[in-house]
Amino acid sequence: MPPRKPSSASKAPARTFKTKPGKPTSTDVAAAAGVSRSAVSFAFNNPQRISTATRERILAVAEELGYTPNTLGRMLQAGTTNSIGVLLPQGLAQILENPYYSRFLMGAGQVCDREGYTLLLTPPLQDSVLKAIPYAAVDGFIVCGLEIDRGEVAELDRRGIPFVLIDSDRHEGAPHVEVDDRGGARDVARYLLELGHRRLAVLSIGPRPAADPGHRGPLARRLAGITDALAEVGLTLDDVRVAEVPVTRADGYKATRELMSGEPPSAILALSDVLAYGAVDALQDLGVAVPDEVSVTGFDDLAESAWFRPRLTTVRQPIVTKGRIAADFLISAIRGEDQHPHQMLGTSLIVRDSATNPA
Amino acid sequence: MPPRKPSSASKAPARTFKTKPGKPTSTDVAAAAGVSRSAVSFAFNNPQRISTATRERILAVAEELGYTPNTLGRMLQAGTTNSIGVLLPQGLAQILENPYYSRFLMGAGQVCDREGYTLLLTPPLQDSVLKAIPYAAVDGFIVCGLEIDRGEVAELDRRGIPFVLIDSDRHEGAPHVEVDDRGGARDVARYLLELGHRRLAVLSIGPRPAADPGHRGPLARRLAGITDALAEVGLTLDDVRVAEVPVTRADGYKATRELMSGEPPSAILALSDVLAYGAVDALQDLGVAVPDEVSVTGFDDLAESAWFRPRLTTVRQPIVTKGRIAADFLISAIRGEDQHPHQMLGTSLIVRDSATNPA
DNA sequence: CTGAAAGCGCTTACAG
DNA sequence: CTGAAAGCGCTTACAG
Repeated sequence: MPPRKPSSASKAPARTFKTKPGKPTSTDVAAAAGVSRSAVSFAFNNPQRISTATRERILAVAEELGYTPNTLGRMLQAGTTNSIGVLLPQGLAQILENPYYSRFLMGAGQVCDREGYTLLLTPPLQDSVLKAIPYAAVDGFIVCGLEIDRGEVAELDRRGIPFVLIDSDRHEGAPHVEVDDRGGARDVARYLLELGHRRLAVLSIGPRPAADPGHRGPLARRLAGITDALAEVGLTLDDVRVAEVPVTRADGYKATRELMSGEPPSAILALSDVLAYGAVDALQDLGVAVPDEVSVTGFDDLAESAWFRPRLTTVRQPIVTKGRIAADFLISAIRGEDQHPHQMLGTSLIVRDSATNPA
Repeated sequence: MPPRKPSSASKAPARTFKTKPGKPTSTDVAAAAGVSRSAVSFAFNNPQRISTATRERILAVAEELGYTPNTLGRMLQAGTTNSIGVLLPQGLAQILENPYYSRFLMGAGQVCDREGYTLLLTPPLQDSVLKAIPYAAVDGFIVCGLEIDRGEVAELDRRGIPFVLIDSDRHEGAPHVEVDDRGGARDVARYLLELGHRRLAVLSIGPRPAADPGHRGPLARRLAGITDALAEVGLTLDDVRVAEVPVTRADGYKATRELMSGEPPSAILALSDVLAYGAVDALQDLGVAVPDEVSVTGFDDLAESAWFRPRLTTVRQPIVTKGRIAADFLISAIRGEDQHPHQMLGTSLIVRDSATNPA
């Protein structure tokens, strides 16, 4: 007998005698059903391309072997993951503790639901947003809170992966959705100043990176808005105290206690509702009446701010809408429909009960 | 001149003359740097295996071409994604609107942060949890709220993908973390009964699937707990009104208004805090005093329940801990360390201000 | 209606 | 120190 072609002769048995099959592959099913791998693929994805009988047989064998097409193999071949990544500025625990992000993700989630995408939450890897990028198998990214760009935008560009920027510094030509942070902050600062407050304290979000020359993110814009309002009454940012605080209720609390231990302000302007809650907690614990002795304002207008006591005076930004538009933009970019969309969203001052005239 | 081997001769030029390179691959870099693809790979992942000079050259060429190793190709080869999937029972919008899930995800997120995993939120595809499974590129799943198994567990098993069950019906041999739902519900029902309430209404979570014989999930356990308590005073579940409501504040509101339009209960036992908030909203709008005219209790003890007015009497379950343990179990399973862990978590009755003796 | 081949990009033994 | 080959699993033109 002539020897069979060595390549096939040496390989087939090796496969056949595998002890533990591990996960069966399409090759295994093809062998067991006596068909080619293409036939197996067709049985799953393109039924009309093979006869019903063949298909049934293949499916039966697959069932018996416990075969199921490998997700990664499929994605590599398709070049698509049906997943949207959210590139986050902090760890998952911090993000998910923050109601702001829940709202934002909810907006993005609405779009994912509609379009059949999954949502990959991608926190920094070893404290680096940049390092996290190569480990996310996604069709595109929503990039959040990139106050300062450490090469993320360039990396995304060179990967040719679509992205949209949120709560970030602007980049020419990059899709983004912005909020009128400057206008919102100006409005609330002006409101407080018109009420007669002059001893203002600002609870800002931080800590900001040490060397930060080109800083032009939302935070900088809010501070600029406050500066605008101060200028109208002949003051500058140097005339107010600014504390930089991580965005948690507990940190707002702590910072406020420190603030009150010095010369107490007549009003605290927090750059986030969550921080404002903490400020009110601290003032209440100190026996300081809000707003009668000290006024407090927030930024965001989270749902709970209307239920909070005193009901929080704050700046509303359309968080859910922002998430929805970001996801919509991203999907357009993924589909190649619209390459550089941007949108500016307005804010509005919501006057409730937590601020009044100074005592 | 002898012709070069046809295979290489016919291919190399084709690659070389590509007009738009698309994303460059390792092959492109290898060609441009005059090395093999392995060398390119080594330059990125195994620097010590090649000379410094070669490495630098490769990296320079890669930089120039804008090459970056493809994530999916890498994952397929590595057989690992560094991602944990959360298989969800509802759309992303609903999930992220629910503070319960935010807390749960926060717990899971703590573990992801520590272990360097991303978190893939996987909602049902075309209303099917089962259909969503093949589209998630993950190392394992946390399966949530699988009140009734429609083949998901079998599918996960056949895929050989690790998973842990949460808020779900039990499955022999499957890792899971449970909460003592029955005990918790019994406690709060007993509390209400001891207060003297007999006209009870239950705001349950639903709608439950029509045909549901083998139903033994957390909901069934909570109902069983209520039944236990009722039995102690000679009542059955038929003696109370049970409304099945989707878990949103608005739905709790609506259901309560309907409840009150009939013969009003003296106490409303909600199987979720969110539903309890909605109930209180409705009662307040109807001018019914809580708890003086109608008592209301919740289940979960979300953070906001302590801030809610009246402060909510409820059953505490350790949500963040549940998320953390689920993720820990999953990662153990992924690493093959512990194959079938389970854990039962206790509940406790938190007595606050929203329930009192019947009028 | 079906199969052999090429290809999606990558990495890792295995030889030299 | 480096390269040719095999393989991670899959799918889709292209021939028959």
